Amino acid sequence: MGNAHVPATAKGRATRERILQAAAELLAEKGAAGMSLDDVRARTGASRSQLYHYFADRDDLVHAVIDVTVDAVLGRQGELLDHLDSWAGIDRWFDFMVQHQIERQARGGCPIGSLAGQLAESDPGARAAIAAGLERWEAHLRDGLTRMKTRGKLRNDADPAALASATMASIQGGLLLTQVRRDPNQLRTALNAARNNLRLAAT
Amino acid sequence: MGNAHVPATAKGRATRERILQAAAELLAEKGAAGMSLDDVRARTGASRSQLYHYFADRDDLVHAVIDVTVDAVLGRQGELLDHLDSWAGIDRWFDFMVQHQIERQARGGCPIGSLAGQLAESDPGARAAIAAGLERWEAHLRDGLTRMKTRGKLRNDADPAALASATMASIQGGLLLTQVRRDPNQLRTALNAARNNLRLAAT
DNA sequence: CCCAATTTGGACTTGACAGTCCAGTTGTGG
DNA sequence: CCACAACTGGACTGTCAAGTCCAAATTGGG
Repeated sequence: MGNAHVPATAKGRATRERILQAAAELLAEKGAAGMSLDDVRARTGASRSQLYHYFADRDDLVHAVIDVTVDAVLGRQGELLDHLDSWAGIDRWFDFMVQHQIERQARGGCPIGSLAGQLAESDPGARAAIAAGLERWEAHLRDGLTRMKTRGKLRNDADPAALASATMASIQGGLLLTQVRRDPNQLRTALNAARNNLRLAAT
Repeated sequence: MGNAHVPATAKGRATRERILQAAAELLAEKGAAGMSLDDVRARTGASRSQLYHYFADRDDLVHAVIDVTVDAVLGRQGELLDHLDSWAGIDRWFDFMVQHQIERQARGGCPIGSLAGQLAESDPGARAAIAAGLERWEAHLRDGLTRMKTRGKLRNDADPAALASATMASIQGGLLLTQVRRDPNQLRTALNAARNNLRLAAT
């Protein structure tokens, strides 16, 4: 099993990007186990050699796709993540996620979270990558809450880290219920509860 | 593809049970995609014919296993589920789940919830079975909260259905974070927040 | 006890998929 | 413009898993 190569030419970079992009879509559509390398080949027109030139093996590709997926999620939420230091900013963030689920007709759940159940027990590397991705996400909220505490908007005994974790749990759980029940209100309800809990720490 | 047969003799019933039991273990250990029928055969000593005699195909077996898994979860939580009509009862339930994760070293997550991300998009029948299972679980809490409201322990404007849903979201999200981060405190934190939210509806 | 239904063993077919390999093509720095 | 590295096409192998099929064994009701 040859090692993965970093593309050296513009053409190579483009190929690698195309593969990653298609693999990310397929992973979201068909799940980790459902995505085959032949699927990726079909969607990109790439040959086997290309896949194995840029990625050591299937697992290597999956790990790379996880990172790309995290980037995509954080990118999509964009500026919203920089303003999680006010109640209004947090509400906008919550509303955005609910709206997103409505548009997607409650399909797919969280691109990161739903990989967790699929890979956490079978692929340690993937588990680590997912954990790292969730951490990057949660950090935005934790930092925002910390700033609020500094500005006296949160009580002195508030624990931004715990508040952020509990909120992430509500997000992930709400998305899971939304996905299983095909009902975006599940996320709305979960986020309302998360909001209530955050508010308890308000001054 | 021959249809599934209901066992007619004691021996047949025993075989079907053995298969279901082993398949349930394997599903929890290796995930939905990771479990092969050969794995089930190896663990039970059953032959191919036996599998296909009692189950129409792989999907049929998986659906049956989901039901069995839900029964196992509800069974394990046993009486606790009958006393979700007091703060103390709810706390005991929460504590039990956290303790269970500690004992399992934060591995495996929720046997039901982690199947959601694996099957919700690829197997509609499984999605329905999982939704039904979660509903059975949530119903215990919703019923308990409803009794509390009747007894005046919850405010008149409290919505037991929404409270139960939000709590389930915290449970599932807390378990997901616990699994990914290999840290049972994630569930503890999520459940503390869920408790705070429930308490807001107290009289 | 006997016969029909139930249950079981296991060979076989088919297809999918990961990964290897090498020859051929394309790009690029000197 | 050439030599070498980067890149690509695609045939090939090995493995594993799902599902089919039929004959043999077992069981239980009459």
